[in-house]
Amino acid sequence: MPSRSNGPLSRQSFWLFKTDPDTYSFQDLAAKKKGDVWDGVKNAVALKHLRAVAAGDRVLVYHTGDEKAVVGLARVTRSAYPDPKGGEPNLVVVDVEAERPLPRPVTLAQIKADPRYKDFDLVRLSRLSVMPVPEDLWKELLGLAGL
DNA sequence: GCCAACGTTGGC
DNA sequence: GCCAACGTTGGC
Repeated sequence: MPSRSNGPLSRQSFWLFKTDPDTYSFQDLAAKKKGDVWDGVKNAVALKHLRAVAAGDRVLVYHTGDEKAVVGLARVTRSAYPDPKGGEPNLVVVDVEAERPLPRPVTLAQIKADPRYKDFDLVRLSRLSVMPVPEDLWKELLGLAGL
């Protein structure tokens, strides 16, 4: 397994985290001035991704349910660590803080309509809640979002 | 170890 | 409200 330092030379990775806004929204995260713990991830594939999330990485936050849109930008402030709530020992969490809401949320419909995203996990694996975002798609998404 | 039945997530 | 696409469970 490749290791990664948290030094200034380490390169940030890009992720998309899903959340049900009725349970925990981007606005809820933004209200936490010191950031918050991103927990509740239980799916094996999502956990595998989450274990690779490191401090300094950037995160797009996606709202499921009625919204179905990428709504916010966040930054990881603490790399994956064991869920402090205990529970199953394989569970991990990360700490994140909101950076800013997207000037223009990017909807799932928009993303699905663009063939460039056909292999993106958000389109391919609708139930996956933590996924990497390839750098080219990341830049494209930020552009669509008005950033 | 296989797989049928069941549960969950999230889009439609 | 339904269902597709998973994941999990438990009987064998």
